[in-house]
Amino acid sequence: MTAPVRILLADDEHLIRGALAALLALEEDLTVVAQAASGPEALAMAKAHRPEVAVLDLQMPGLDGIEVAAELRRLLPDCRTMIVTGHGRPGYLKRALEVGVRGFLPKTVSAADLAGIIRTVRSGGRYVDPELAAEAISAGDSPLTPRETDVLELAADGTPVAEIAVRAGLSPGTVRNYLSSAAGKLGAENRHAAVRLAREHGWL
Amino acid sequence: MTAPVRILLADDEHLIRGALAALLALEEDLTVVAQAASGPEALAMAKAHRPEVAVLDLQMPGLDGIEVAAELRRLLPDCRTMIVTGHGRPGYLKRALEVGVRGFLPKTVSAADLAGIIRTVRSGGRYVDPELAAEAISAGDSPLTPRETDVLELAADGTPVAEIAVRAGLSPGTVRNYLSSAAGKLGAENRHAAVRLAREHGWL
DNA sequence: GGTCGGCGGTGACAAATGTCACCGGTGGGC
DNA sequence: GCCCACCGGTGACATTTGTCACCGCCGACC
Repeated sequence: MTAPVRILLADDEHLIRGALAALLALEEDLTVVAQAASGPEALAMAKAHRPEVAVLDLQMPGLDGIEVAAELRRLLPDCRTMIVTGHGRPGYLKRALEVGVRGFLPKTVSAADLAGIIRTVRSGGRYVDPELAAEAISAGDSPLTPRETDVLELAADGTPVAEIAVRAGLSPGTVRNYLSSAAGKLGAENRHAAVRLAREHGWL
Repeated sequence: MTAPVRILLADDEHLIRGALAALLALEEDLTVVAQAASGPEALAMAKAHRPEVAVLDLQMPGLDGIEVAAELRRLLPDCRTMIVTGHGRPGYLKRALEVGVRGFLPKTVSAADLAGIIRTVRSGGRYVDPELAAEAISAGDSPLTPRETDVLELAADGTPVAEIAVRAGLSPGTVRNYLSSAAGKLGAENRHAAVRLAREHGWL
C-alpha cells in the first residue's frame, strides 16, 4: 500500500473544519497534515507541511480560497488545489479554473464523494460539480468591458457618482457613461439593479 | 447513566451535516436521531422523531432556521432549539431569541464546545455566542419606524420609487419622504447605502 | 492603410431622486 | 385635554442620475 494522501484543510469555520478533518481521518488512505482558519495561515501551513492536496474554503478572512490557490500554484506547483464552497457563483468557478484549481464543489456533496474527489484530484484528475458547471456555462462570459466592471464595482454600495469618479480617477461624466452602458448591457433599470445582476452572474 | 440526548440536525450542506453527525456520534451521551436538508424537511423529521434538541442551520431552503424554530415551538414545545450560523447578523439573534431559541452560535466554535452547548441547552440552559451578543447589543434597536423599514426593504434591489410606491400602496412622494428620513436616521448618503447599512445592523 | 472596439472626455437634456416645509388624521401616554 | 410619534400626503426645489451624441486617442486586427 502507498503512503496516504497528505491533505491541507483550510476553512474559517472551526466546527466545519474539525468535522471534516474527523471525517477524512476515517479514510485510511487520506491524512490531514495541516489545518488553517484563514488565507495567510493556509499559505504558511502549506509551506511548512507541503501537502499533496489543498482543500480550500472559498470565503476566508485575509485571502479567499482562489487567491490562496493562485499563490500555492507559484509556491508549490506540485500541490493540487480544490475549492469547497457554500454558495457557488459561476464567476468564482471560472476564476478558480484560471488559477489552476483542479476541483470545485459545493458543500452539499457527501463526505464519501469528497474523499473520492480528493483521490481523483490527487492522481491528476479534475472534478467540477455538474450543477455549478452548468450554471457557469449558461451564465457565459461577462458582456462588460474591464473598465465597466471596475466602475460598477465601485458603485456597489450606493456610492455617489462623484466619489466613484475620484476613486477611479475618472471624470464624473465618464463614470456615468460607463454605468449607463453597463446597465444597458445587463438590461437593468439603474446601476443598483445592474450591480445585483452582475453579482448574480458572477461577473463582479 | 441516562439515555443519550436525542438530536435533530438540519443543514442544507450535506458535507457539513454529515461531518457534524459523525462528530456528535463520538460523544456517547449524544445521539443524532434525524437529519434534514431543508426547513420543511426539518419539521417533518421533528414530528416523526420528536428530538429533545434541534440544531438548525440559519440559512436553509424553504424555511430558514428561525422560521423552523418558531414552528417547532408550536408543534413540539418540549423540544429545545439552537441555531448554528456561518455569518451572524445581529438582527437574526434577536429574532431567534424572540421565537424561543435557546442557543445561538457561529460555526467557528469547536466540536467540543458544540457538544457542551447541546448539553447545556438540553438541560434547560441557554447559550449565546459572546461576540454575537456583543454585536447585537452594540447594534441596539432599529431607529427606523415599521413603515420606514418596509419601504427600505422594497427599495432593496434598486427598485425605482414609482414601483415601490405601487407595491407599498403609497404615493411616490410619501415613499421618497420615508426613504429620505430612513437615510437620514442611518447617516447614509442615499437609500442604497441606507439599505446596506440597515442590512449590516440586522435591521432589515 | 483602414476599420473597429475600448478608453476617456464634454455638453446638453430629461428623468429620477433627495430634501424641506407643511398639511390632516390617528392613537397612545401623561 | 394635551402632546407627541407615526402615518400618509402635497408641492416645490435643488441635486443626482440616466441617456445620447459626438469628440480624440490608442492599439489590435485585417
